[in-house]
Amino acid sequence: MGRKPKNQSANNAYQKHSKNTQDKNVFHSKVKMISRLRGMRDILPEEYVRWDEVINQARELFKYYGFLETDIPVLESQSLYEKSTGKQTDVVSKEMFTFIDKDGDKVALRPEATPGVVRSYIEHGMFNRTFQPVKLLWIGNLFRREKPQLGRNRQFSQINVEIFGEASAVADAQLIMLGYQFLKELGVTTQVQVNSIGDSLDREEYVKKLIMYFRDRKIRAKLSVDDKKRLMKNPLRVLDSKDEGTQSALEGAPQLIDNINDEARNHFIKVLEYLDEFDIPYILNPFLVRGLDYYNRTVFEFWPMRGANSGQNADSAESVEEAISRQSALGGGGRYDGLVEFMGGRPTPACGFALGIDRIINRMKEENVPMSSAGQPDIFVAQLGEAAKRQAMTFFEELRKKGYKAQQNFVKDSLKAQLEMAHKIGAKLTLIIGQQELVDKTVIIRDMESGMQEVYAFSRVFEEIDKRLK
RNA sequence: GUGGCUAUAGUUUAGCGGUUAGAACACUGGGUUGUGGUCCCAGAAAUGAGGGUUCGAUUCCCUCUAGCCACCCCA
Repeated sequence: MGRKPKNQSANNAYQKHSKNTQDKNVFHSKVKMISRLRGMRDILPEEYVRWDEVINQARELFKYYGFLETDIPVLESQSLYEKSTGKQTDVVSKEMFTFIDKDGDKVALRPEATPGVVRSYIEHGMFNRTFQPVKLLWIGNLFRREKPQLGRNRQFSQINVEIFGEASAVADAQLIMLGYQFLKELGVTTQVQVNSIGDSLDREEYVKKLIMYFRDRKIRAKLSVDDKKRLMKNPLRVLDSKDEGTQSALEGAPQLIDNINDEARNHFIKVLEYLDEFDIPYILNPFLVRGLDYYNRTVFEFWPMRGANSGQNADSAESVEEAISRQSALGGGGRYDGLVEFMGGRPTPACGFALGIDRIINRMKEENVPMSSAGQPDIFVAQLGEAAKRQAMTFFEELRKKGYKAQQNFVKDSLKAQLEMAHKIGAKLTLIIGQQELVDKTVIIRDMESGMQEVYAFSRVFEEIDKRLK
């Protein structure tokens, strides 16, 4: 009785304090709150439902195709990434979280998974495993110290899929097919872009040709300032520049795909044949090169689909869409035949790709993909009174063991509150056990939609539930 | 890392040199007994932080922080 006014006055007292504090995040407190670091995100329970869905789907699909799940350390030697990903790449040179450990070791938070997986492959002699090729699945988070944006956090999650020890084009094609299929099954339609960047000698030759091409003053003049620099530093990256001038300058440029060796070309043709066979829609993008050092031959990316008619004339609405989707590739990968040997292992052909979980989920939200209701409980167990509560708890456990999806709130004693919760979680039935039911050895079954309820003998309850949930 | 835009309850937001800073959704309590949704009533809850300018700042200016957008790069 006297409780309410007491609370109020207490609240008022707190209120005065909180007026004096500058911290909006703290509820009635003077304590200064520590908030999350820049670019770091919390995943709240409602959203975690989607994460669960994506991750479960990945496990189901890739394991079915023979991929084995592994995990690797968050922290590795800095030199692992410098050597594999490439010291010159932005990922390694600008975006790594690095520090010197107490022993003086230079260590880094993983900005990428492939180097660690390759290291693990070599270190544990996986080329000797019974089942070859070795197909690995990895799901985890990575760290890149970038300026945050939507779909670009400093801690983010990926699904990585790698195949070691298979040189044939089936492997490349199967990966592309799996990535495409995975996204499609999640309700995200994507466009696959593919290209072949040949082998390293091809690229050396090609770069020379490209530089020759840009010797022409008129053509060179069209390049943006950035791209002129890029031409010196990392010429291949000029190819996928977004600058309009650069793109027009590239119109007559020699294409990488025309300058790769016959073996690489045949390999690529086979990849495309398989894709046709699998019925995977893809487009050839001769300018797709990717930014990590270790790729050779096949490279590919998964882009969210923008509008159905992509090849048609672009009006302004479309170009806005394009700009948005350009910013967020959902995944990408390719072949990296030289990496294992380069990292100190046996010569091992390999290929793989990564999918950005955060970006996939953003896309699912944008496309309004409905949340799965797989975990939704259909029974709520309500109780009234101490003795009935105990009975209800036992009963609830029995439901779990029998495989029903039930929910409860034994902490709330009012039936009103319990029914409210039953309604909110979308239960189809509420089972009510009170003092009277306890004595009679019965249970009330309430149909939440109609509001009708009937009493059943305890012995017949499960039978009745089965009937109603069917 | 460079450039731009933004910042009001948990969320979406209204407002503006002087207001009790308004609402919606969500939340809590109530509309007498052991019964949810709809409805009605009530309650709690906000100007990101720090400095200026001003009699007075949530409003104007600066700095910081964070988010978003573009670039860079990438998932």
